[in-house]
Amino acid sequence: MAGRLFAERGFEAVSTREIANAASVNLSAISYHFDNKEGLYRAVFEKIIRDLKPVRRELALLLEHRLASADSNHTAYADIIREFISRLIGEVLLPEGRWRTRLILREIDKPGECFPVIIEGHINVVHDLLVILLARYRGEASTQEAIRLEASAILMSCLQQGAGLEVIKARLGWQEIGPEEAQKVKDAAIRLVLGSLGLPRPTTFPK
Amino acid sequence: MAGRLFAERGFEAVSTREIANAASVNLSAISYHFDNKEGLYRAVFEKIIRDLKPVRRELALLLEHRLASADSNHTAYADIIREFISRLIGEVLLPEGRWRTRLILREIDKPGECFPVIIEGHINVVHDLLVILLARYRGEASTQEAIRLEASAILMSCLQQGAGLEVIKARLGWQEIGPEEAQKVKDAAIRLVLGSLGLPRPTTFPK
DNA sequence: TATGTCTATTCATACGATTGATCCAATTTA
DNA sequence: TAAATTGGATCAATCGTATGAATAGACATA
Repeated sequence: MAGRLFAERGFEAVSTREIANAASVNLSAISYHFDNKEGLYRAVFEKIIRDLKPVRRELALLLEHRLASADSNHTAYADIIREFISRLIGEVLLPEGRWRTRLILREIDKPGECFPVIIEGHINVVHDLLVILLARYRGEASTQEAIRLEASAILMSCLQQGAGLEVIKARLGWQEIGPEEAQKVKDAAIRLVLGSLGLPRPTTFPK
Repeated sequence: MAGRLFAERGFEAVSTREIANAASVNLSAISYHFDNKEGLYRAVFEKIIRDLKPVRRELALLLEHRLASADSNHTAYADIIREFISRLIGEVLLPEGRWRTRLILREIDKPGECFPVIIEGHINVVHDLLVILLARYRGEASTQEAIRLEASAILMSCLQQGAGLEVIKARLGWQEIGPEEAQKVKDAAIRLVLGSLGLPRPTTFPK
């Protein structure tokens, strides 16, 4: 509950009283359980990292299962990347979990004491997987740094896909983003990121 | 000066006293010139829109000059888009002006009373130009909504290119982002966005 | 079962600090 | 002279945090 407030308005803009009210607990519960406001903030990030463990596992299993059988097959690598990106963006755009990505992006935008936590606890894993995938796909020609740089840019691009919804609403004249609009946004996001990888850009996607 | 603080830490996290100190003026000057803190915030956005007028003009002139002569020439359209994106990202990644984009992204992330101001004063213009460009490039096959959606996604992607610098530093082991690192980041950003448009991805860029 | 004890948690209250805003006199600038 | 700027003081509101009493639940003893 506190995480959603932090994600929506930032650490300093949310008061401890508001957090306590939103969670229907007493104000002192914060100091009791987390020492202080910062401790609560830290705990939120630790919980986010725990909650995102299935996502990391899912992506790792994807590579583990399909990387070996796709040995040196260029189009097979492309398929794995497609799946990888689709799942990542699907998670990012999930309405009920979007606040997590939002809070992570806040910490990345202005790194605080939770920045290394989220980097080491989550970003590193996903980034490493993407680097492995990209290195196979690009072949040995590319330097390690170029691959890592592209993987970082792609990963950030995935994480940021939920951040432009208000502009889309404003510029497409959408009042609200219902299920069909959400699907359009998701498709556009996946197409954008896949295209940025130089992959073929399908016009429709399987569920 | 106030804009940089707002961009860095958000509206609520910056106190009026800190703003006055940073600007080396008296606290009362804020109420005198802008009524209150929100008025100052509004004024910052109005100044941003004024400051970005050359950027909008530059992009508009680019279309005006080269769109007519590129009539129905597919690769010529691609060249114009390349130029368009390169200039946009160049502006976004400019160190001394990065705070502007950062503040705009804050307002987009959590729309307040300045959201319509920045949309109508800046975003609309750039988005409209990009829609025109994309419509020519994609041809008549695409629907208007699809074009507008893609243009929104691309525009947001451009604006967000500066937001992942800390992740890149952390994951590439860079201590600081000097001129040569900045060039690498800029190249990667341009390559990413161009790729997401399905354009050929040059490995090097002219200055 | 009944009673007392210990521990963990919740609660209302209060404290000092800081916030945005307001006021007015003094001073500088054009 | 008029406009702009400074300085200091003050205001009510809100902030994060600290404190100690009240409460609840588990457990052991009688």
